[in-house]
Amino acid sequence: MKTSAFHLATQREVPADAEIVSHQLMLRTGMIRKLTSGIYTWTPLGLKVLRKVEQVVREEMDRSGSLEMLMPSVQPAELWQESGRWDDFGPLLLKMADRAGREFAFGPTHEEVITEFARAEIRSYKQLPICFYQIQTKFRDEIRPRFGVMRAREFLMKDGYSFHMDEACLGRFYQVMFDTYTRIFERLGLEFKAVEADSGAIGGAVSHEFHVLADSGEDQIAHVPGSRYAANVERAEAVAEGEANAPQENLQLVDTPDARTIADLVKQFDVPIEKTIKTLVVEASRSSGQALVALLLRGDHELNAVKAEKHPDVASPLRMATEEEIRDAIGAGPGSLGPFRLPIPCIADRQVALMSDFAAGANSDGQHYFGLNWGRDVALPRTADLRNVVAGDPAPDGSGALELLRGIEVGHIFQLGRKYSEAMNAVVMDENGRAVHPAMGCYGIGVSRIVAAAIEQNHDDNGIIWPEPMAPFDIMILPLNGHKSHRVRELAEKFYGELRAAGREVLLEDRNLRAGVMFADAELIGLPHQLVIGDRGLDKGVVEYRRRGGESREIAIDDAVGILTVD
RNA sequence: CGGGGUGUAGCGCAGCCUGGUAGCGCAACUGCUUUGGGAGCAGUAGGUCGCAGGUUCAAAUCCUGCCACCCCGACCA
Repeated sequence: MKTSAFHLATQREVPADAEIVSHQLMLRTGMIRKLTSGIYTWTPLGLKVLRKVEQVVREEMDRSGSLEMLMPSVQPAELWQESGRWDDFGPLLLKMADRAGREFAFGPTHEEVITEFARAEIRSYKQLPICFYQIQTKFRDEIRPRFGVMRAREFLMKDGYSFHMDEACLGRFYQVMFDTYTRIFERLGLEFKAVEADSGAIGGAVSHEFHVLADSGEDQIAHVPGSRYAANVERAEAVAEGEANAPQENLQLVDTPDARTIADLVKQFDVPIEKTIKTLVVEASRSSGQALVALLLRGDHELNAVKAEKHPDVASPLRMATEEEIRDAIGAGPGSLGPFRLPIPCIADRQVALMSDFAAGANSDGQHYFGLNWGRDVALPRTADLRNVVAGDPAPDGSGALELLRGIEVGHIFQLGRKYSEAMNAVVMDENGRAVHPAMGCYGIGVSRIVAAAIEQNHDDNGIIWPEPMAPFDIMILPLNGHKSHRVRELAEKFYGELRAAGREVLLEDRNLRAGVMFADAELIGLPHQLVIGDRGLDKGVVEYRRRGGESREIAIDDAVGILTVD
């Protein structure tokens, strides 16, 4: 491809509403253009990248024995009413009506459609196991789309669904998918990590997420370097460390008029933060028979909402009590709460149970207790895992100390079980002629998100540094002053022809740009290999080879094509 | 949906407070010069100032309503 004939629409200035670097670079390179909030056009340049990702995904899914198909993006409401998700999915569903007033949704995922398909097509255990997948445009009416295609409303996703007679078979295929995903991200040249995950709203027991590692990632991952343990922080079990010590200090009530937060307390009273307890009041579950419940955490720890709302006595979704509710129930404001003489039930984090001689609010405004101890002063409440793990915590499997990484979720695999096959009554006949509900797995990859994540992981101040398997072209030829110098132009054309004949995808810069503009554009677009041809080099019989983000050296003219066609 | 913010040329912005001629940089187009790291000079073109209503002799500017977009929070590939 020649740049003069390609729609290369690079921009020098950073668009004002692009917050993260991948979004900025995708706009500046002209890979995408926003049509409206969360909805983007992929330009020829962007689409080339998207297709490369898609193709790797397709090849590896095919290799796994999964069968590609294409389901409709518009789905009838009845199907969603049948699974119960017409309402459950709520505002995330983009709903519409046809001329007859019949309701439809633009598919945010395809469990209903595939289950409907399977119940019609799959009748016998002899047809199982089987896995169907598609690469399809989805629409989720996200409350707040952001970061370009990273969290768009319309996006491209690979979704796969497998059907099995029993859990053992599902478990085996799940492992095949795990390995397939690993191959996909390896082939794409991305640094990634597979982690244990919370299965969230989709349901099911076993679940793993695949994250592209990047400092700007929205998810936190806990892992032990060199061990197999890795989990999303949402899920990573926090193990209490150390043992309970006997009381050393006497209980004392202290006036703390200016200490409304743990930070104030630490600063004003010179108490180590590890010796403080914070008390968070949240709405209690209906089944607990209470209105509110207090959660106790060590001062430097953070509440994990996913864990908290799984507790039977905590309302789900989690809701923090208002100041008014707290005052009504306890008689003190949120800055002065603690377990001592607390009039509402409480649950302590596991680590809290091991604390001694600690400080906490006195349930009276402007007062705290110091030197509190379990047993002696307050009965130890029920304990639970309520907090986020922090770096240095022991891993739950005993493999070592946790480190935290940031990641972008690009893949998620689930063992769904029979949730959908039962809800929608998909059955197959087993060997004994009995109708059974098949077990299902579901496997997603955010294809368009991968493009943004790859940029997030691979860029510098000058632009994108494409991993070779995702690059829109392999090689960029940069003829300097080509419109004046015949020999530069001719050599550029010669390389262009020969490299293309050798199967490389080549972009020839033939727009007669100044050197600076040409280099700046080439680096912005970020193709892995650049070949710079100039009169200065030709006098010496050389051209310049540059690896984007790496080396730069002069090579003999006759060696150039050979060097660039070695894999 | 709650909180905050912004809508002026393709992109980035000024002008608004204190009403009166719509402006700057980049990009685009033409010509000449320049040409190994985002050139110079000269010229050209491009605007329902988000939309609707109101106040006024006069509205980008003041008032009211609406819409869109962005940021922070709860959700997700």
